[in-house]
Amino acid sequence: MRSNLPTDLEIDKINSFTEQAELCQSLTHPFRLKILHLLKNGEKNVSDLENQTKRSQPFISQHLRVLREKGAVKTRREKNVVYYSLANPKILEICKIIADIIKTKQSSSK
Amino acid sequence: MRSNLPTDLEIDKINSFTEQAELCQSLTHPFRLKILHLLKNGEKNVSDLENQTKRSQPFISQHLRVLREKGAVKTRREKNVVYYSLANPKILEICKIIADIIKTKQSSSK
DNA sequence: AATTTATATACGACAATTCATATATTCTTT
DNA sequence: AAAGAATATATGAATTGTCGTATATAAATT
Repeated sequence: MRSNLPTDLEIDKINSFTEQAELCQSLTHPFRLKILHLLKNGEKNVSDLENQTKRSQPFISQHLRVLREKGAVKTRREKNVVYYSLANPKILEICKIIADIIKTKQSSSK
Repeated sequence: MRSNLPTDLEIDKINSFTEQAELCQSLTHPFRLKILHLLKNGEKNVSDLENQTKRSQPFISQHLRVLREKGAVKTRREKNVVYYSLANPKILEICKIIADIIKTKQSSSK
């Protein structure tokens, strides 16, 4: 009979490293971090982001898609305007800690 | 004369989104998250990780390299053994929040 | 119905990542 | 000095990510 102890593979599944890694993927592009930064104070539509970042509309939409697919942002449609907002306030905490790590690294090596 | 207000590009530099994105890159692979998980309770050398994960030595070394290059872990050499440990305790906080986000997502969609 | 506005997707070239296999380096022991 | 142990790097094939350009969709307005 099979042991009750979970296998290594099952442990990995419980820890869901794969899903965690996917969420992290959304944070691996400077522009996507910038979008999250801009969403700190509430939802924005694509035109808002276009005005504030001066990047092309497809460029923005493509990165928004990654953020949504990986679960970092969510959307709300009103008429023909799509509003993007953070999917989870904890995303902000992550951004804060990451910024903090980089900041202290720089000030200590300065 | 030039304005004192920082340009958008300078704001991005101040926010160092590029460096933040690079740090995040280290967290985008399940196996690297697993390594960080294994380093929670203190430093480990490559053979330790080999025993605990059953993956090939080059596979492990390659991922350790990414973690080190992106600044997530640091190394200490003693004789011909290299010990890896978390570069910053805040890395653990990030892992914890990410795991938490995934966990609550799953339990709420259940 | 035609046009405009807001957003999304398709495509393709290019760059970057992953991972196995093979080999190199570095230190220790014999 | 030779062999062994621990770790790192090189190479290359396959996969994935990036981003500009062009096009599609969907709702609103004329």
